[in-house]
Amino acid sequence: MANSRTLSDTEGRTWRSLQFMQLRLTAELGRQLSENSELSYPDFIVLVALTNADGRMRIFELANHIGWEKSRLSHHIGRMSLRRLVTREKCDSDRRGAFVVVTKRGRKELELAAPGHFDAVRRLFLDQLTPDQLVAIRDASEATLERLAVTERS
Amino acid sequence: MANSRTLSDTEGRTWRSLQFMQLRLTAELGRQLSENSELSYPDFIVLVALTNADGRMRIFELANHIGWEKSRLSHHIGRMSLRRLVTREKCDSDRRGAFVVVTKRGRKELELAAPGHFDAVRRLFLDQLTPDQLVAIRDASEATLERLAVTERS
DNA sequence: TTTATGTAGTTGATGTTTCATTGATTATAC
DNA sequence: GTATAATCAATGAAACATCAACTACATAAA
Repeated sequence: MANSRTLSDTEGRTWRSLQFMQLRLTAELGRQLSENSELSYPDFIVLVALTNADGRMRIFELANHIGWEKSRLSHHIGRMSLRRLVTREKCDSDRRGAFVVVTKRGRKELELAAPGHFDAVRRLFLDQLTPDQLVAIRDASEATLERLAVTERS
Repeated sequence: MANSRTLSDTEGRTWRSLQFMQLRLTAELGRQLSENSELSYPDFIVLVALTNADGRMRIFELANHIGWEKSRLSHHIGRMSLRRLVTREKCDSDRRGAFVVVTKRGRKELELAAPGHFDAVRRLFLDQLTPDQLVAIRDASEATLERLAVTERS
């Protein structure tokens, strides 16, 4: 076994359904957000992270927290700034650095968008699953993240 | 409970780690493909689906199979055609339609890329997980897909 | 201190994905 | 049989993401 040309039936089915689910679910959540708010899914991710940190964060910390490359975040902050959802601020203690800060408008849009989004996450995902499945998914995700971290360090 | 402003701790941790894992894993698999072959991850997905179907498929069927919007696929096929990985062909039985067909070059690139990719999927993901976790993930994904399908029909 | 190395963040170019619209054809309803 | 609706696919514009290069500052070593 372990034919490296393909995956086995079981492996393949699991892998494929996870990928497919992720693709569809993310698409649906993005669509749901766009229909019911001014925020895209990426906007939403940024704003949630920021408001969970008192509304301001160093850019590199935010990037690490949400798993984005710094360039992607920088560009996205640029676009969000134009729409007055966030602003940039200088950092005194490290003059290379900068903060992103949620604006009043950013908070408001997030508050309008959040209930619908989290309801959709429950309705489409969480509510479908047994407690065992939830635990399995969490453990599996964390194990994979640990594996990825090891890979990156070497 | 069921506060719709946010997710509970357990819910949130599960949801967040799954999202984060997916982001990182996909990024790493994409990087791995780009380093070791001429194919991007999306290229790879298209070519796998095509070669599993005798090398040719109607465009809308391919889109459904891999879960892409047809517009995305159309653009992607355009770019892949320029690189001679696939070609388009007319469809006689339905004159609105078209086929995508893998070229010889497309098959060759896929054969070169596949072993490294599937090895990485095993090494980074499948091999980390217990059989129970694999089953749970598969069942959960399929349940969510079913839920999504219901949502779309209504 | 000078020099080297690393880190934070931005930028521009390029590549990709989404969204809304359109043309062409096929399927359904009247 | 014609009008109506639905489907297949392509397109252009805009939003988004990636990559390589670069500035500016910080840290460590010589």
